[in-house]
Amino acid sequence: MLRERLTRLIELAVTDLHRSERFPAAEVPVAVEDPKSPEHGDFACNFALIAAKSFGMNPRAIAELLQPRLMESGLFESVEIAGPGFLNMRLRPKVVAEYVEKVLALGGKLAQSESKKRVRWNIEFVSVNPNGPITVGSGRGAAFGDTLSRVMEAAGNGVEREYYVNDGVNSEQMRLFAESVRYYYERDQGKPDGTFPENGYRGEYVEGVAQAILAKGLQPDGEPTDWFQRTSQEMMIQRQREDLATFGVQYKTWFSEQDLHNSGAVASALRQIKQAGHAEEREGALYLLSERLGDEKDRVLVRADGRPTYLASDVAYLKNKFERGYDRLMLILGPDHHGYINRLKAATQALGYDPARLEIVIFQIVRFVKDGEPAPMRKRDGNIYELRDLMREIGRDVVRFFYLMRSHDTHMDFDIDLAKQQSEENPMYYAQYAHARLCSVIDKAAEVGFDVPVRLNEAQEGLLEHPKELALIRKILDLPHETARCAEDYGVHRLTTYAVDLARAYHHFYDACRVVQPDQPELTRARLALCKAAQIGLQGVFGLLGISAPERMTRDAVSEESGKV
RNA sequence: GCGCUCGUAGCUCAGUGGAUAGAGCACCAGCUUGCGGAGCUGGGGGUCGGAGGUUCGAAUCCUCUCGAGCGCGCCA
Repeated sequence: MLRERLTRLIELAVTDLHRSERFPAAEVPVAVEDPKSPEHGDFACNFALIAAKSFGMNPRAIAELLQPRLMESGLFESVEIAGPGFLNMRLRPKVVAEYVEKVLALGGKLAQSESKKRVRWNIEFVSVNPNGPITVGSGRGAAFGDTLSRVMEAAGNGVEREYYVNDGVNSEQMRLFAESVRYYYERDQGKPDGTFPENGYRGEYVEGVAQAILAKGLQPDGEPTDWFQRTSQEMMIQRQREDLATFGVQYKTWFSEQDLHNSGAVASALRQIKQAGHAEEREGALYLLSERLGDEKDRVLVRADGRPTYLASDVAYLKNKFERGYDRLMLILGPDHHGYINRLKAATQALGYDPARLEIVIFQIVRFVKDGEPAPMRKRDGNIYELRDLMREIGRDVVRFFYLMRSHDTHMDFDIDLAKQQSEENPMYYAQYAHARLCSVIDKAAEVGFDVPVRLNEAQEGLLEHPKELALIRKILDLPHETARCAEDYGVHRLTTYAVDLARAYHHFYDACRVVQPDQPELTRARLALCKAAQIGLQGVFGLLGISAPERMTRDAVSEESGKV
């Protein structure tokens, strides 16, 4: 908004100077940034420094030509040339205050940004095997994938979230899982003579599946292992859906791997890449010739015994997704999957698609710390640390916020004690408190007869001139810019920083500027409008993060709304 | 051995080639006859792992090196 307006203004001035030949013809991008210190004004531009080389000019000379052009616009109180050639811009308060009304008019659309072109994305994330629950490890991918999806939508793209269900009947792991459930089932039925499968699955949830089968009175029919595999898998998927829904993640599609086999899609995809000369038989097995497409080596697609590998379904799945008409596919994978990037890119190419249309994002490992010690993901009793346990302990909002505080690219420590015991001091509450506080101010105003105005007249806008008021407005206006940046580089963790910064700007404003003052009705109205604008900003960023915007906060209990399970 | 990621304050981490490298937590000292004190103000704290290089300018880019995590299967 404001930032983009200033960028365009400077670009115009530059073009103008090109045309009058006072600048040489050279393309240099214009960027408007936040100055380090408030003494440097509201916005700064380093164009003169960047352009100095390609213009063959002294940076200060460039700045001196731009400075009067900018002043002509009437937007600035001052434009100063500082240091080696920075342009430090201080806006007239009224120029900033006028944006309050624009924010009110935008409402929930504030977070949206104008994208250059609309891209239809398919974003796949979490997709854990249906032989276990959603763990706290996958939780990071869930929070990241969901918020990135929301950001992509806000940036004007079409987004469909997808979950790949690895339910292939040939999966050895799934059979092992089925055998484990079967063991517990038979044990609970009073047949203790069964043997637990080697390397089988243990843990409460496995026994839970067996108990559920028993409790529902379900009877195995046909080949027992097949039956147990089907039945227990359905139960696990159901449980995964529930947990993800509680976490605030809704998928458009749950895609079954087995469907790819049943429908002949796997066979057809393999035929296609064989015909294209990207696969060949070797020692009885079928290989994808991925090495010459950038992978470290060739990969087996069909084993010598005729069973297709996991990669075979992946190839068919990629083909299926592309044929569904998406412009781009995104795959969000855990840190143990970085070896897949090249082979999946190679597979994409073998299918005849541009590998640039496949975006693979790897998030790094998250370590859980409890009592100052790393908490193992699998406890000594064999139980898995589940996302639902973590939500139960500290609430959905805190879980999401903490996952998202760190860049997906960096290894992170998740301090459970801190998130739980010191929750009053944690940054998410700081941000949510700003919203609750603001709601209470608006309520207080209503009690003495002030409604939040929908529009502001010029006189009211003129009253918004306190530095804390102006700083708050500028911070609110940054939201669409933040969204656009996140959609560009996937750095959605910056949204948590932004939420805290916006909350801080509000707390500072609140501290310096009393809102409800019946003896100054116009000022009260102007500030109420600003409160409303701040609310729009906070709700906007909370919406992207997938956390609630509580109107009230109580110390003792975490509210239902904030996701305490 | 090869590949991917990371290394910034006591801890956890931000940081878009740019001005004096920031925040939260922890620690210390203050602020309430006012809209929620889950707030505000101030303070101490740094060899940006190390060494070279590119640049007017490097935490940021390049090379090397040290350290940590993860991955390298006819498993999924």
